[in-house]
Amino acid sequence: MTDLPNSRISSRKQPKQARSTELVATILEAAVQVLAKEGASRFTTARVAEKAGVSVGSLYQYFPNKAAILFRLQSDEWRETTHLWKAILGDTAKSSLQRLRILVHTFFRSECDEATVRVALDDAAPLYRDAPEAQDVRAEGDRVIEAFMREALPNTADETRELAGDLIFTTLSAAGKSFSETPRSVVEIEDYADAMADMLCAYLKTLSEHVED
Amino acid sequence: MTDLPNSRISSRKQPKQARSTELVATILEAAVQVLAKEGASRFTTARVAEKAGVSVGSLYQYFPNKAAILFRLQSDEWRETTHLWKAILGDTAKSSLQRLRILVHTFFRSECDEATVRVALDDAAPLYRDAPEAQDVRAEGDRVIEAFMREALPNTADETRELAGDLIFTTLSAAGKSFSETPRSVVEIEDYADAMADMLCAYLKTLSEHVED
Amino acid sequence: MTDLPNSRISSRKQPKQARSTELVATILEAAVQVLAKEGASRFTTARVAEKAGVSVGSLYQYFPNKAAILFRLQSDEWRETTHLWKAILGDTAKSSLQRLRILVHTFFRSECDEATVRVALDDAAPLYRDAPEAQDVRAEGDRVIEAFMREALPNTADETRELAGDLIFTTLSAAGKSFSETPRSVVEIEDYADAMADMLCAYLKTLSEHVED
Amino acid sequence: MTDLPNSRISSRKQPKQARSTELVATILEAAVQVLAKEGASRFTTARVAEKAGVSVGSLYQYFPNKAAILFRLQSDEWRETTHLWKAILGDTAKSSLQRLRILVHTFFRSECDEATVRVALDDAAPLYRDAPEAQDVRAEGDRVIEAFMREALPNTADETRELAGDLIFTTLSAAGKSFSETPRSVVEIEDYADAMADMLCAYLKTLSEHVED
DNA sequence: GATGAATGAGTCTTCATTCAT
DNA sequence: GATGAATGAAGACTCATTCAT
Repeated sequence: MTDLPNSRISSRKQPKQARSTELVATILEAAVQVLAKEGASRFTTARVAEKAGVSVGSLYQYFPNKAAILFRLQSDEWRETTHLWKAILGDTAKSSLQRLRILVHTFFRSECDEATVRVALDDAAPLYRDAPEAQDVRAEGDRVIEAFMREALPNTADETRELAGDLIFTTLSAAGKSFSETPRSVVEIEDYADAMADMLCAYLKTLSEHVED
Repeated sequence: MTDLPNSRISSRKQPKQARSTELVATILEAAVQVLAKEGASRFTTARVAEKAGVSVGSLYQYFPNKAAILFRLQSDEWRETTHLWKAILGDTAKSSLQRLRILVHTFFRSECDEATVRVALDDAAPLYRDAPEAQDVRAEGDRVIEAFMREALPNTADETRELAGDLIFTTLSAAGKSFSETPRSVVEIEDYADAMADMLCAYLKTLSEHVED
Repeated sequence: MTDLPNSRISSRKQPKQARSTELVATILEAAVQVLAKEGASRFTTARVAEKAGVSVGSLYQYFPNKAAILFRLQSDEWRETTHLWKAILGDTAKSSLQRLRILVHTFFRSECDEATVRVALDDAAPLYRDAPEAQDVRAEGDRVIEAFMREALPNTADETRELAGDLIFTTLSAAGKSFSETPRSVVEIEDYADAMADMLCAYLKTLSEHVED
Repeated sequence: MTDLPNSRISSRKQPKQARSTELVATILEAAVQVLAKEGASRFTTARVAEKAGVSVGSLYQYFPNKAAILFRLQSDEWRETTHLWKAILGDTAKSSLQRLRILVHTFFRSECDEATVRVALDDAAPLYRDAPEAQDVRAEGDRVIEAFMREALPNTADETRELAGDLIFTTLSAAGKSFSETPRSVVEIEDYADAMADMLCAYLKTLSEHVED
């Protein structure tokens, strides 16, 4: 819960060489393990370094500070999520509602996967949350959402559509996070995801109908 | 982010005497101020004691450890929220949907009020989250929700209704928390709350219609 | 040579109780010993605390940071020096030149006393030099000097007198510091002080004569 | 403020090849920049190497350790100063007092030039001060001073003359260093140098008169 | 009951130097 | 000769909690 000194949070050096990339990966894997095993409060650079089989000094050669490791973990996850969302929401072979339903299910499943790490990472959020680099990652996600919404609600006013998109996906994220904080069985996940999909789809339908009036 | 040694987390004693109750209140107020002004990471017993004009020793007379203070803050807030929800959701003079809409608005407004403290308290969640006493507070909330749902969806299967209630209010809580993390203007709050109410109501309507089939 | 984070540098609490004053004294004595024995580069809070027979925590209860200890050492010395200068320069029973000569001797002797600590303290100057509190201590010294100069050169223009005072005493300080960096025998000290006094007195005489013109 | 392990401090090799000399120059220039920009406490081999566009390894090819770089910087400056003093004090076309006055002015001006670097270099003095090679550089300076003093005070006893020379030039150096620690305007510099020259000349005159007795 | 001084393990981060490539 | 990754000891500072007064 200790605040870190202000400074950049992104990687210290571009790992051009294979060795570097490898080491960064090793450190990140170790970080995940420490986070999962020890929790956010015991996530220390020393522990990560040890788990990675590296000296602290080396760790600091690749990350400017502890927050950077966490931020990297988080933004990697964001990127993956964005990628997934893009794939699912962009699948024009299916209807908007179908895609949304699939997304909800996939998202809830993935949130409950490795829930331990995710919760720990979330606990550590105060440490990396304020990184300015965060915006870049979010921007891409916003674009994906906007594209989907534009397709789903072609006749809706921009402003309304934007708000709706924000609402749906923020809700999905927030609820997913909250839901996965408790250990869940597969059935629970499916049921909950179904209900969530019902709700989001019902809302989307409402919007598309309204416009036609 | 330091974990506290395992131990009870609720108040050490029942403050029977006026003096005690007063002191506890003073400490809690100080705690809120420290949380708001310094943030979770700088929330220390020493700072709270100083702000409260009390010695650390006294503080430990009324709270077994730091987590207990935070937990108390949180559960007080939960209690208030529950009370509010109960009042709004139990107002049988209005339709279910009307009540839900009012609740959403009221909730979003209150979440954005004192957002600073709430965010800080949330950041500190790892410290008090695991308190077993937490369940008691939640139980009352669950009852309020169940009562409302039972009234709103009288013909729906128990299981479905329960899941829906969980979904709606968890979503509301999670989205409210997430939404209030960013500073918001009054208009933004109203617009977002409106959209959220639209969504929840649409879902509720879906459920009540489906049952008739 | 590590820079310290910005912050106050003066004592953390007013030692009102005897115990506190005592502890502060103990810490300062320990600090002097560490400085003398280990030098500026090995002057660490841990070492000071150990030498003082106190925990680091206690040390930080009385001094906000390492710099504060050093600053305190330095300003205590400044105060002593000022006191000494005031006594000598204010002794109106003697002529100005006599007083200046005595001062030079006394000052050089005292500078060579505990030269080790002084040099070490000087090496550590970058750590405490920028403390704003430093000015207060210097101000008193300036007043002592001005009073003396006013008496020694009553007919000299203010500006000239001030510059001369600055020159004489800055020179004395700087030369004394420089001289005492090398170990010196008593005879060396006396000879050098004599020469220095000759020089300063010659200059003072020049000034007083010039004015008569 | 970290002490370096005992070892030689002068350059590791005589750079016979052009490439070497060039590299050494590059490193020294980089060192000056780092010193000026970052200060003594942030003067690290890594930073110097980076600024010089050289690898740390290469840096250690030309300098045995960090202290050696600083020492080299300092001794280069000493050499320059000595050269300057020799030129000025050896200018037999002018009277001793004239030469001394010119020297004082020139010296103060140069001290205030690049004061930042000088102060930083001085802060780092503990790191290189004890280098035995320091004496060689000083010896030449002593010879220059002695020659001047012998000419200025031909009839003074050796011992007295030597002491006087030591006094005058040590004073000049020490006062110059002290004076330049504070930023100064051109006028301030000239006024102070004038006063200093007055003082030193007055002293010199005293000595030459005394001898005639 | 109240006080607040004392504790000391625990955290992040830096940096001179080496040495395998 | 050049490189720059790796090392790990060291240092400043914090803070929950206790306990003698």
